[in-house]
Amino acid sequence: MTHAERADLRLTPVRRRVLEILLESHAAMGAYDILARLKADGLGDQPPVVYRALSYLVEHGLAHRIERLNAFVACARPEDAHDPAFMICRTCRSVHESTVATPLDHAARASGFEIERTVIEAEGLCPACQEPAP
Amino acid sequence: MTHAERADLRLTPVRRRVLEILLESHAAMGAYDILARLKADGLGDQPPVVYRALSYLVEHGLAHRIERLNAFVACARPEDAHDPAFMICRTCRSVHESTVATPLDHAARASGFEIERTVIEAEGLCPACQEPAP
DNA sequence: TACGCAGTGATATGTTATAACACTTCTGGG
DNA sequence: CCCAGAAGTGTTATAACATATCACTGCGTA
Repeated sequence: MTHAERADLRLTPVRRRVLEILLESHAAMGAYDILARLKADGLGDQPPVVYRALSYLVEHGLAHRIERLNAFVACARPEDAHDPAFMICRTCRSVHESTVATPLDHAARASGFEIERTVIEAEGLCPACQEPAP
Repeated sequence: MTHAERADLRLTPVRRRVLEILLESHAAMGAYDILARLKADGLGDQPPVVYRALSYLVEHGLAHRIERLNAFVACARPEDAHDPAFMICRTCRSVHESTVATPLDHAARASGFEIERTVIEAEGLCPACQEPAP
């Protein structure tokens, strides 16, 4: 069963539209960029509207927050729970999602730290942006 | 040679004081928290003062930025260049610095992405904060 | 002296995020 | 049907984080 099919998933108009906007963009979008789109659709024009929708989508695995950019992307594989890792192009803000074993397990066990979540974000240049600048 | 001994390291009063403040805190501090301390010392009271100092310290490996918290910590091992990884306590904001091989090399090579920097930040509970809440 | 550079001071503004409260809508139980 | 509680939304205000820009200073050096 995919996340989107779960009976307890309440995809209200605002949440659905935010998810669509993210899916259309193929890159990380800031909350206020999304809000501008939402406003154009008459679906809300104040920050809490978009932040609430984004929180919901992130909690339910349909979107991810990119800490490095203070921005959001649609999840590339909503069908399974996973610990995502990202490669972020610093030029075009495109985001490639990948999966990786959490690399801090050993250090955490050694120190008694209890890990709940791990953020892994690589920054660099995507293939398209490696062209020599004119 | 440690970073602090490098001849080209210009540790001006503002920069030195910011570093001291970070070293005293043992936890991540927001730029405006640091700025408040700086102001109390008569060393500057506008945001650019502290952001400039922090940029310098981060560039020169004496401090790190914690993306997850939009905050900063002193580097635990300024003696060598390294790709840091962090374990961040969500309760007390304490930060434990560790080192880890960048886990996305394989995926990056496979896709042609050129990684310049990798952020690894685990969030959870430090040993002290795992006590049962009263 | 004149110049350039790094650092600093100061003002203003841009960007991201949340607190707080009122109101509505949905849902299940009597 | 009616109610109560939970979930969602609308709205205002503000907190928190970050940068652009320009002026000025001190210092080393050509």
